[in-house]
Amino acid sequence: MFVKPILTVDVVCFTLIQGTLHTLLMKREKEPFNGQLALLGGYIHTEEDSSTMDAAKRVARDKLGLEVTYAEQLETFSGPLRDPRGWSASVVYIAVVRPSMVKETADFYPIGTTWTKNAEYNLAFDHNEILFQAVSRIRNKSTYSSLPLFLMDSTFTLTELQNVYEGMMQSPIDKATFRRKIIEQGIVEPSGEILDTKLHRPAKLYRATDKTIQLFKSTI
Amino acid sequence: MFVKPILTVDVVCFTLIQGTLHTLLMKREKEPFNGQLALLGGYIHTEEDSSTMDAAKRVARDKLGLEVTYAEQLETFSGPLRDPRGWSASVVYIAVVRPSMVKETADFYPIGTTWTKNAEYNLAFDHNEILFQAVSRIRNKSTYSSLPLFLMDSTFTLTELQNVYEGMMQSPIDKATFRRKIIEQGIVEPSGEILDTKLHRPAKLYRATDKTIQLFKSTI
DNA sequence: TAAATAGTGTCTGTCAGACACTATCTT
DNA sequence: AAGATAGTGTCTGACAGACACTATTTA
Repeated sequence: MFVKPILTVDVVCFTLIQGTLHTLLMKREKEPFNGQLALLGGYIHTEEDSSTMDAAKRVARDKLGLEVTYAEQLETFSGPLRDPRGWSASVVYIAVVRPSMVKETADFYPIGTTWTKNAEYNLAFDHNEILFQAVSRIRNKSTYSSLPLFLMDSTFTLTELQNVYEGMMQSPIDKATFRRKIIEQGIVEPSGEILDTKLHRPAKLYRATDKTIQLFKSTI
Repeated sequence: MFVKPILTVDVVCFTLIQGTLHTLLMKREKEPFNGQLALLGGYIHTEEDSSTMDAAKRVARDKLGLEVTYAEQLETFSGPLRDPRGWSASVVYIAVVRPSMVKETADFYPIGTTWTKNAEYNLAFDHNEILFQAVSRIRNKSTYSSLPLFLMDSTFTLTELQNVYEGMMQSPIDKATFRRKIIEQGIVEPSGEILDTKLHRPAKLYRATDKTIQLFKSTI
Protein backbone atom coordinates (compact mmCIF):
# COMPACT_ATOMS: atom_id res chain seq x y z
CA MET A 1 0.00 0.00 0.00
CA PHE A 2 1.08 3.56 -0.57
CA VAL A 3 1.47 6.59 1.66
CA LYS A 4 -1.85 8.40 1.65
CA PRO A 5 -1.59 12.02 0.54
CA ILE A 6 -3.04 14.77 2.72
CA LEU A 7 -6.49 15.85 1.50
CA THR A 8 -7.91 19.25 2.38
CA VAL A 9 -10.46 21.73 1.13
CA ASP A 10 -9.82 25.44 0.62
CA VAL A 11 -12.49 28.05 0.11
CA VAL A 12 -12.11 31.28 -1.81
CA CYS A 13 -14.93 33.27 -0.30
CA PHE A 14 -16.02 36.34 -2.24
CA THR A 15 -18.33 39.17 -1.38
CA LEU A 16 -18.91 42.74 -2.54
CA ILE A 17 -18.06 45.63 -0.23
CA GLN A 18 -18.88 49.10 -1.49
CA GLY A 19 -19.14 47.78 -5.01
CA THR A 20 -15.73 46.17 -4.96
CA LEU A 21 -14.94 42.47 -5.02
CA HIS A 22 -13.39 41.31 -1.75
CA THR A 23 -12.07 37.93 -0.70
CA LEU A 24 -11.79 36.40 2.72
CA LEU A 25 -8.26 35.78 4.03
CA MET A 26 -7.29 34.57 7.48
CA LYS A 27 -4.07 35.08 9.34
CA ARG A 28 -2.71 31.63 10.13
CA GLU A 29 -2.32 30.89 13.82
CA LYS A 30 -0.08 27.84 13.58
CA GLU A 31 2.70 26.31 11.55
CA PRO A 32 3.30 26.01 8.73
CA PHE A 33 3.22 29.62 7.55
CA ASN A 34 2.30 30.87 11.01
CA GLY A 35 1.22 34.51 10.92
CA GLN A 36 0.86 34.62 7.15
CA LEU A 37 -2.38 35.28 5.28
CA ALA A 38 -4.09 32.27 3.74
CA LEU A 39 -7.36 31.12 2.26
CA LEU A 40 -9.90 29.48 4.49
CA GLY A 41 -9.19 25.76 4.66
CA GLY A 42 -9.46 22.58 6.62
CA TYR A 43 -9.48 18.83 6.66
CA ILE A 44 -12.29 16.55 5.60
CA HIS A 45 -14.28 15.18 8.53
CA THR A 46 -15.16 11.75 7.24
CA GLU A 47 -17.79 11.20 9.89
CA GLU A 48 -19.84 14.26 9.08
CA ASP A 49 -19.02 15.54 5.57
CA SER A 50 -20.89 13.89 2.74
CA SER A 51 -18.70 15.49 0.06
CA THR A 52 -15.85 17.95 -0.32
CA MET A 53 -18.48 20.61 -1.11
CA ASP A 54 -20.01 19.82 2.24
CA ALA A 55 -16.65 20.12 3.93
CA ALA A 56 -16.06 23.48 2.29
CA LYS A 57 -19.39 24.82 3.52
CA ARG A 58 -18.73 23.51 7.01
CA VAL A 59 -15.30 25.15 7.06
CA ALA A 60 -16.87 28.46 6.07
CA ARG A 61 -19.57 28.08 8.69
CA ASP A 62 -17.21 27.11 11.49
CA LYS A 63 -14.48 29.63 10.92
CA LEU A 64 -16.68 32.48 9.80
CA GLY A 65 -20.12 31.87 11.23
CA LEU A 66 -21.52 32.44 7.74
CA GLU A 67 -23.74 30.39 5.46
CA VAL A 68 -22.38 30.68 1.95
CA THR A 69 -25.14 31.26 -0.57
CA TYR A 70 -23.38 29.61 -3.45
CA ALA A 71 -20.34 27.41 -3.97
CA GLU A 72 -18.76 25.74 -6.95
CA GLN A 73 -15.67 23.65 -7.37
CA LEU A 74 -12.75 25.52 -8.90
CA GLU A 75 -10.08 22.87 -9.25
CA THR A 76 -7.97 20.50 -7.20
CA PHE A 77 -4.40 21.62 -6.57
CA SER A 78 -1.81 19.02 -5.70
CA GLY A 79 1.85 18.17 -5.37
CA PRO A 80 4.64 17.15 -3.03
CA LEU A 81 5.85 20.69 -2.31
CA ARG A 82 2.83 22.90 -1.80
CA ASP A 83 2.50 21.86 1.86
CA PRO A 84 5.69 21.26 3.86
CA ARG A 85 3.94 18.49 5.77
CA GLY A 86 3.97 16.24 2.74
CA TRP A 87 2.28 15.33 -0.53
CA SER A 88 -1.06 17.04 -0.50
CA ALA A 89 -4.12 17.74 -2.56
CA SER A 90 -6.62 20.50 -1.92
CA VAL A 91 -10.04 20.65 -3.47
CA VAL A 92 -10.72 24.35 -3.90
CA TYR A 93 -14.18 25.90 -3.89
CA ILE A 94 -15.31 29.34 -4.91
CA ALA A 95 -18.02 30.60 -2.59
CA VAL A 96 -20.01 33.80 -2.36
CA VAL A 97 -21.73 35.34 0.63
CA ARG A 98 -24.32 38.10 0.63
CA PRO A 99 -22.81 41.46 1.58
CA SER A 100 -25.75 42.07 3.89
CA MET A 101 -24.79 39.05 5.97
CA VAL A 102 -21.20 40.08 6.52
CA LYS A 103 -20.96 41.82 9.89
CA GLU A 104 -17.21 41.80 10.31
CA THR A 105 -15.49 43.06 7.19
CA ALA A 106 -12.01 43.12 8.68
CA ASP A 107 -10.97 39.80 7.16
CA PHE A 108 -12.13 40.70 3.65
CA TYR A 109 -9.45 42.05 1.37
CA PRO A 110 -10.13 43.99 -1.83
CA ILE A 111 -9.37 42.56 -5.25
CA GLY A 112 -7.99 45.47 -7.22
CA THR A 113 -8.97 46.29 -10.77
CA THR A 114 -5.43 45.73 -11.86
CA TRP A 115 -5.34 42.24 -10.46
CA THR A 116 -2.45 40.20 -11.80
CA LYS A 117 -0.60 37.02 -11.07
CA ASN A 118 1.89 39.08 -9.09
CA ALA A 119 0.59 38.54 -5.63
CA GLU A 120 -0.98 41.57 -4.02
CA TYR A 121 -1.01 39.71 -0.75
CA ASN A 122 1.73 37.27 0.09
CA LEU A 123 -0.25 34.17 0.85
CA ALA A 124 0.72 30.87 2.43
CA PHE A 125 1.09 27.59 0.51
CA ASP A 126 0.23 27.97 -3.19
CA HIS A 127 -2.67 30.25 -2.30
CA ASN A 128 -1.43 33.10 -4.48
CA GLU A 129 -1.86 30.88 -7.51
CA ILE A 130 -5.22 29.60 -6.29
CA LEU A 131 -6.56 33.08 -5.65
CA PHE A 132 -5.39 34.19 -9.07
CA GLN A 133 -7.29 31.34 -10.71
CA ALA A 134 -10.37 32.00 -8.63
CA VAL A 135 -10.47 35.67 -9.55
CA SER A 136 -9.96 34.80 -13.20
CA ARG A 137 -12.80 32.33 -13.13
CA ILE A 138 -15.22 34.68 -11.45
CA ARG A 139 -14.35 37.58 -13.76
CA ASN A 140 -14.52 35.47 -16.89
CA LYS A 141 -17.89 33.95 -16.16
CA SER A 142 -20.18 34.84 -19.02
CA THR A 143 -21.27 38.44 -18.57
CA TYR A 144 -24.78 37.42 -17.73
CA SER A 145 -24.17 34.28 -15.67
CA SER A 146 -26.44 33.85 -12.71
CA LEU A 147 -23.62 33.85 -10.18
CA PRO A 148 -24.02 37.50 -9.13
CA LEU A 149 -27.62 36.72 -8.18
CA PHE A 150 -26.30 34.88 -5.15
CA LEU A 151 -24.94 38.14 -3.81
CA MET A 152 -28.39 39.72 -3.78
CA ASP A 153 -30.93 39.85 -1.01
CA SER A 154 -34.31 38.22 -1.64
CA THR A 155 -35.65 41.14 -3.66
CA PHE A 156 -33.78 43.84 -5.52
CA THR A 157 -34.16 46.37 -8.31
CA LEU A 158 -32.56 45.82 -11.70
CA THR A 159 -30.34 48.83 -11.10
CA GLU A 160 -29.04 47.26 -7.89
CA LEU A 161 -28.47 44.00 -9.73
CA GLN A 162 -26.60 45.79 -12.49
CA ASN A 163 -24.36 47.45 -9.94
CA VAL A 164 -23.45 44.04 -8.55
CA TYR A 165 -22.66 42.68 -12.01
CA GLU A 166 -20.48 45.70 -12.68
CA GLY A 167 -18.72 45.24 -9.38
CA MET A 168 -17.92 41.63 -10.19
CA MET A 169 -16.91 42.13 -13.78
CA GLN A 170 -15.11 45.39 -13.17
CA SER A 171 -16.59 46.91 -16.29
CA PRO A 172 -19.60 49.08 -17.08
CA ILE A 173 -22.63 47.52 -18.74
CA ASP A 174 -25.22 49.22 -20.91
CA LYS A 175 -28.48 49.55 -19.01
CA ALA A 176 -30.86 48.61 -21.80
CA THR A 177 -28.81 45.63 -22.91
CA PHE A 178 -28.43 44.43 -19.35
CA ARG A 179 -32.16 44.49 -18.70
CA ARG A 180 -33.05 42.76 -21.94
CA LYS A 181 -30.56 39.96 -21.36
CA ILE A 182 -31.39 39.38 -17.72
CA ILE A 183 -35.12 39.27 -18.35
CA GLU A 184 -34.98 37.07 -21.43
CA GLN A 185 -32.70 34.59 -19.68
CA GLY A 186 -35.45 34.07 -17.19
CA ILE A 187 -33.21 34.13 -14.15
CA VAL A 188 -35.23 36.89 -12.47
CA GLU A 189 -38.93 37.73 -12.30
CA PRO A 190 -40.90 40.67 -10.88
CA SER A 191 -41.87 40.18 -7.25
CA GLY A 192 -44.81 42.52 -7.71
CA GLU A 193 -43.52 44.90 -5.09
CA ILE A 194 -42.12 48.35 -5.66
CA LEU A 195 -39.22 50.14 -4.07
CA ASP A 196 -40.16 53.77 -3.49
CA THR A 197 -37.29 55.93 -2.30
CA LYS A 198 -39.57 58.98 -2.31
CA LEU A 199 -36.88 60.71 -4.30
CA HIS A 200 -37.77 59.87 -7.86
CA ARG A 201 -39.59 57.32 -9.97
CA PRO A 202 -39.96 54.09 -7.92
CA ALA A 203 -38.38 50.89 -9.22
CA LYS A 204 -39.93 47.45 -9.59
CA LEU A 205 -38.52 44.78 -7.33
CA TYR A 206 -37.37 41.46 -8.74
CA ARG A 207 -36.39 38.11 -7.30
CA ALA A 208 -34.48 35.07 -8.54
CA THR A 209 -36.69 32.58 -10.35
CA ASP A 210 -37.16 28.98 -9.26
CA LYS A 211 -34.88 27.97 -12.10
CA THR A 212 -32.02 29.88 -10.50
CA ILE A 213 -32.84 28.74 -7.01
CA GLN A 214 -32.61 25.16 -8.29
CA LEU A 215 -29.06 25.88 -9.36
CA PHE A 216 -28.38 26.99 -5.82
CA LYS A 217 -29.99 23.90 -4.31
CA SER A 218 -27.97 21.65 -6.57
CA THR A 219 -24.80 23.03 -5.09
CA ILE A 220 -25.76 22.06 -1.56
CA MET B 1 -6.21 13.89 13.90
CA PHE B 2 -8.83 12.66 11.48
CA VAL B 3 -9.19 9.54 9.35
CA LYS B 4 -7.57 10.32 6.03
CA PRO B 5 -9.90 9.84 3.06
CA ILE B 6 -8.80 7.65 0.15
CA LEU B 7 -7.46 9.73 -2.73
CA THR B 8 -7.38 8.38 -6.28
CA VAL B 9 -7.28 9.61 -9.84
CA ASP B 10 -9.59 8.43 -12.60
CA VAL B 11 -9.05 9.04 -16.29
CA VAL B 12 -11.74 9.32 -18.91
CA CYS B 13 -9.72 8.55 -21.99
CA PHE B 14 -11.29 9.54 -25.31
CA THR B 15 -10.36 8.78 -28.87
CA LEU B 16 -12.09 8.73 -32.24
CA ILE B 17 -12.67 5.43 -34.00
CA GLN B 18 -14.25 5.59 -37.45
CA GLY B 19 -15.41 9.10 -36.76
CA THR B 20 -17.15 8.19 -33.53
CA LEU B 21 -16.19 9.21 -30.04
CA HIS B 22 -15.03 6.24 -27.96
CA THR B 23 -13.99 6.02 -24.35
CA LEU B 24 -11.67 3.58 -22.65
CA LEU B 25 -13.23 1.24 -20.10
CA MET B 26 -11.52 -1.62 -18.28
CA LYS B 27 -13.04 -4.72 -16.78
CA ARG B 28 -12.13 -4.72 -13.10
CA GLU B 29 -10.08 -7.71 -11.99
CA LYS B 30 -10.52 -7.33 -8.27
CA GLU B 31 -12.98 -6.27 -5.62
CA PRO B 32 -14.84 -4.07 -5.24
CA PHE B 33 -16.97 -4.35 -8.39
CA ASN B 34 -14.92 -7.29 -9.65
CA GLY B 35 -15.75 -8.07 -13.28
CA GLN B 36 -17.60 -4.81 -13.88
CA LEU B 37 -16.57 -2.12 -16.35
CA ALA B 38 -14.91 0.98 -14.91
CA LEU B 39 -12.86 4.00 -15.86
CA LEU B 40 -9.12 3.79 -15.70
CA GLY B 41 -7.96 4.70 -12.22
CA GLY B 42 -5.35 4.31 -9.55
CA TYR B 43 -3.72 5.63 -6.44
CA ILE B 44 -1.32 8.52 -6.17
CA HIS B 45 2.31 7.41 -5.90
CA THR B 46 3.68 10.08 -3.63
CA GLU B 47 7.28 9.18 -4.40
CA GLU B 48 7.01 9.62 -8.15
CA ASP B 49 3.97 11.74 -9.03
CA SER B 50 4.45 15.49 -8.90
CA SER B 51 0.74 16.22 -9.24
CA THR B 52 -2.56 14.45 -9.75
CA MET B 53 -2.24 15.27 -13.47
CA ASP B 54 1.04 13.39 -13.39
CA ALA B 55 -0.59 10.47 -11.66
CA ALA B 56 -3.35 10.39 -14.27
CA LYS B 57 -0.84 10.28 -17.10
CA ARG B 58 1.15 7.57 -15.37
CA VAL B 59 -1.97 5.49 -14.86
CA ALA B 60 -2.80 5.78 -18.55
CA ARG B 61 0.74 4.87 -19.52
CA ASP B 62 0.99 1.89 -17.18
CA LYS B 63 -2.36 0.31 -17.81
CA LEU B 64 -2.60 1.13 -21.49
CA GLY B 65 0.93 1.62 -22.77
CA LEU B 66 -0.23 4.91 -24.28
CA GLU B 67 1.02 8.47 -23.98
CA VAL B 68 -2.01 10.72 -23.75
CA THR B 69 -1.64 13.80 -25.95
CA TYR B 70 -3.79 16.04 -23.82
CA ALA B 71 -5.32 15.97 -20.37
CA GLU B 72 -7.39 18.40 -18.36
CA GLN B 73 -8.98 18.20 -14.97
CA LEU B 74 -12.71 17.56 -15.04
CA GLU B 75 -13.71 17.68 -11.39
CA THR B 76 -13.11 15.93 -8.10
CA PHE B 77 -15.81 13.50 -7.03
CA SER B 78 -16.10 12.61 -3.39
CA GLY B 79 -18.22 11.10 -0.65
CA PRO B 80 -18.50 8.33 1.92
CA LEU B 81 -20.48 5.95 -0.30
CA ARG B 82 -18.95 6.02 -3.75
CA ASP B 83 -16.28 3.48 -2.78
CA PRO B 84 -17.23 0.68 -0.36
CA ARG B 85 -13.74 0.82 1.13
CA GLY B 86 -14.46 4.14 2.79
CA TRP B 87 -14.68 7.91 2.36
CA SER B 88 -12.96 8.68 -0.91
CA ALA B 89 -12.18 11.44 -3.33
CA SER B 90 -11.21 10.95 -6.94
CA VAL B 91 -9.64 13.66 -9.07
CA VAL B 92 -10.95 12.97 -12.56
CA TYR B 93 -9.11 13.85 -15.75
CA ILE B 94 -10.30 13.95 -19.31
CA ALA B 95 -7.60 12.71 -21.65
CA VAL B 96 -7.41 12.21 -25.38
CA VAL B 97 -5.19 9.89 -27.38
CA ARG B 98 -4.51 10.00 -31.10
CA PRO B 99 -6.50 7.38 -32.98
CA SER B 100 -3.36 6.47 -34.93
CA MET B 101 -1.65 5.40 -31.72
CA VAL B 102 -4.38 3.07 -30.57
CA LYS B 103 -3.44 -0.47 -31.62
CA GLU B 104 -5.91 -2.39 -29.52
CA THR B 105 -9.39 -0.95 -29.87
CA ALA B 106 -11.09 -3.70 -27.89
CA ASP B 107 -11.27 -1.67 -24.68
CA PHE B 108 -12.73 1.42 -26.34
CA TYR B 109 -16.48 1.71 -26.18
CA PRO B 110 -18.56 3.98 -28.41
CA ILE B 111 -20.38 7.02 -27.08
CA GLY B 112 -23.68 7.05 -28.92
CA THR B 113 -25.25 10.15 -30.39
CA THR B 114 -28.17 9.74 -28.09
CA TRP B 115 -26.01 9.79 -25.02
CA THR B 116 -27.97 10.39 -21.85
CA LYS B 117 -27.54 10.13 -18.14
CA ASN B 118 -29.13 6.68 -18.32
CA ALA B 119 -26.05 4.56 -18.30
CA GLU B 120 -25.34 2.81 -21.54
CA TYR B 121 -22.73 0.75 -19.75
CA ASN B 122 -23.24 -0.25 -16.15
CA LEU B 123 -20.07 1.09 -14.60
CA ALA B 124 -18.49 0.53 -11.20
CA PHE B 125 -18.42 3.15 -8.43
CA ASP B 126 -19.98 6.46 -9.51
CA HIS B 127 -18.39 6.13 -12.91
CA ASN B 128 -21.67 6.40 -14.78
CA GLU B 129 -22.09 9.91 -13.42
CA ILE B 130 -18.46 10.75 -14.10
CA LEU B 131 -18.60 9.55 -17.68
CA PHE B 132 -21.79 11.50 -18.23
CA GLN B 133 -20.12 14.68 -17.03
CA ALA B 134 -17.02 14.03 -19.09
CA VAL B 135 -19.01 13.53 -22.28
CA SER B 136 -21.01 16.66 -21.57
CA ARG B 137 -17.86 18.68 -21.06
CA ILE B 138 -16.19 17.48 -24.21
CA ARG B 139 -19.32 18.00 -26.32
CA ASN B 140 -20.00 21.43 -24.91
CA LYS B 141 -16.51 22.78 -25.41
CA SER B 142 -16.80 25.83 -27.61
CA THR B 143 -17.28 24.66 -31.17
CA TYR B 144 -13.84 25.81 -32.13
CA SER B 145 -11.82 24.92 -29.04
CA SER B 146 -8.39 23.54 -29.72
CA LEU B 147 -9.05 20.23 -27.99
CA PRO B 148 -9.74 18.23 -31.15
CA LEU B 149 -6.29 19.23 -32.40
CA PHE B 150 -4.81 16.80 -29.92
CA LEU B 151 -6.47 13.96 -31.81
CA MET B 152 -4.62 14.83 -35.01
CA ASP B 153 -1.33 13.52 -36.31
CA SER B 154 1.45 16.03 -36.84
CA THR B 155 0.08 17.26 -40.16
CA PHE B 156 -3.43 17.10 -41.52
CA THR B 157 -5.75 18.69 -44.03
CA LEU B 158 -8.50 21.06 -42.95
CA THR B 159 -11.07 18.58 -44.19
CA GLU B 160 -9.62 15.89 -41.94
CA LEU B 161 -9.63 18.33 -39.06
CA GLN B 162 -13.23 19.24 -39.72
CA ASN B 163 -14.20 15.57 -39.69
CA VAL B 164 -12.64 15.22 -36.26
CA TYR B 165 -14.51 18.26 -34.95
CA GLU B 166 -17.72 16.87 -36.33
CA GLY B 167 -17.00 13.50 -34.73
CA MET B 168 -16.49 15.12 -31.35
CA MET B 169 -19.39 17.52 -31.47
CA GLN B 170 -21.74 15.12 -33.19
CA SER B 171 -23.02 17.83 -35.49
CA PRO B 172 -22.20 19.00 -38.99
CA ILE B 173 -20.23 22.22 -39.46
CA ASP B 174 -20.25 24.54 -42.45
CA LYS B 175 -17.00 24.20 -44.38
CA ALA B 176 -16.37 27.87 -45.09
CA THR B 177 -17.20 28.97 -41.56
CA PHE B 178 -15.04 26.25 -40.10
CA ARG B 179 -12.01 27.24 -42.14
CA ARG B 180 -12.37 30.94 -41.43
CA LYS B 181 -12.68 30.39 -37.69
CA ILE B 182 -9.85 27.89 -37.40
CA ILE B 183 -7.45 30.02 -39.40
CA GLU B 184 -8.26 33.31 -37.71
CA GLN B 185 -7.91 31.76 -34.28
CA GLY B 186 -4.35 30.99 -35.17
CA ILE B 187 -4.36 27.49 -33.77
CA VAL B 188 -3.17 25.96 -37.04
CA GLU B 189 -0.76 27.06 -39.77
CA PRO B 190 0.19 25.66 -43.19
CA SER B 191 3.07 23.20 -43.03
CA GLY B 192 3.94 24.00 -46.63
CA GLU B 193 3.41 20.43 -47.71
CA ILE B 194 0.60 19.11 -49.86
CA LEU B 195 -1.41 15.94 -49.62
CA ASP B 196 -1.96 14.57 -53.13
CA THR B 197 -4.35 11.63 -53.25
CA LYS B 198 -4.01 11.50 -57.04
CA LEU B 199 -7.78 11.46 -57.14
CA HIS B 200 -8.70 15.10 -57.19
CA ARG B 201 -7.44 18.50 -56.21
CA PRO B 202 -4.65 18.09 -53.60
CA ALA B 203 -5.11 19.64 -50.18
CA LYS B 204 -2.72 21.80 -48.21
CA LEU B 205 -1.37 20.25 -45.03
CA TYR B 206 -1.56 22.12 -41.74
CA ARG B 207 -0.05 21.68 -38.31
CA ALA B 208 -0.79 22.98 -34.82
CA THR B 209 0.88 26.31 -34.10
CA ASP B 210 3.35 26.86 -31.29
CA LYS B 211 0.60 28.64 -29.40
CA THR B 212 -1.42 25.44 -29.33
CA ILE B 213 1.56 23.26 -28.56
CA GLN B 214 2.22 25.47 -25.55
CA LEU B 215 -1.24 24.65 -24.29
CA PHE B 216 -0.27 21.00 -24.57
CA LYS B 217 3.01 21.51 -22.77
CA SER B 218 1.32 23.37 -19.97
CA THR B 219 -0.78 20.31 -19.26
CA ILE B 220 2.24 18.10 -18.69
C1' DT C 1 -40.94 72.82 -14.21
C1' DA C 2 -36.52 70.91 -12.78
C1' DA C 3 -34.11 67.02 -11.04
C1' DA C 4 -33.45 62.40 -10.64
C1' DT C 5 -33.72 57.68 -11.64
C1' DA C 6 -36.60 53.94 -14.10
C1' DG C 7 -37.25 51.91 -18.12
C1' DT C 8 -37.61 51.47 -23.66
C1' DG C 9 -37.06 52.00 -28.92
C1' DT C 10 -34.01 51.87 -32.48
C1' DC C 11 -29.71 51.97 -35.17
C1' DT C 12 -25.51 49.74 -36.35
C1' DG C 13 -21.39 46.91 -36.63
C1' DT C 14 -20.06 42.21 -36.05
C1' DC C 15 -20.20 37.67 -36.96
C1' DA C 16 -21.80 32.73 -37.54
C1' DG C 17 -24.26 30.01 -40.64
C1' DA C 18 -26.04 29.17 -45.33
C1' DC C 19 -25.00 28.45 -49.80
C1' DA C 20 -23.44 29.07 -54.21
C1' DC C 21 -19.52 29.83 -56.43
C1' DT C 22 -14.56 29.12 -58.25
C1' DA C 23 -10.13 26.25 -58.35
C1' DT C 24 -7.37 22.26 -59.24
C1' DC C 25 -6.53 17.77 -59.60
C1' DT C 26 -7.33 12.71 -62.22
C1' DT C 27 -9.29 9.89 -65.69
C1' DA D 1 -15.54 17.22 -70.20
C1' DA D 2 -16.94 14.72 -66.03
C1' DG D 3 -16.14 13.75 -61.39
C1' DA D 4 -14.36 14.74 -57.20
C1' DT D 5 -12.74 17.35 -53.44
C1' DA D 6 -10.33 21.92 -52.09
C1' DG D 7 -11.12 26.30 -51.06
C1' DT D 8 -13.61 31.24 -51.31
C1' DG D 9 -17.05 35.26 -51.85
C1' DT D 10 -21.16 37.00 -50.36
C1' DC D 11 -25.73 37.42 -48.32
C1' DT D 12 -28.47 37.43 -44.24
C1' DG D 13 -30.52 37.04 -39.75
C1' DA D 14 -29.46 37.41 -34.87
C1' DC D 15 -27.80 40.08 -31.55
C1' DA D 16 -24.84 42.94 -28.30
C1' DG D 17 -23.53 47.53 -27.54
C1' DA D 18 -24.41 52.49 -28.12
C1' DC D 19 -27.32 56.05 -27.29
C1' DA D 20 -31.12 58.85 -27.31
C1' DC D 21 -35.53 58.75 -26.04
C1' DT D 22 -39.86 58.38 -22.91
C1' DA D 23 -41.98 57.59 -18.09
C1' DT D 24 -42.81 58.49 -13.34
C1' DT D 25 -41.90 60.16 -9.17
C1' DT D 26 -40.62 64.28 -5.60
C1' DA D 27 -39.85 68.90 -4.52
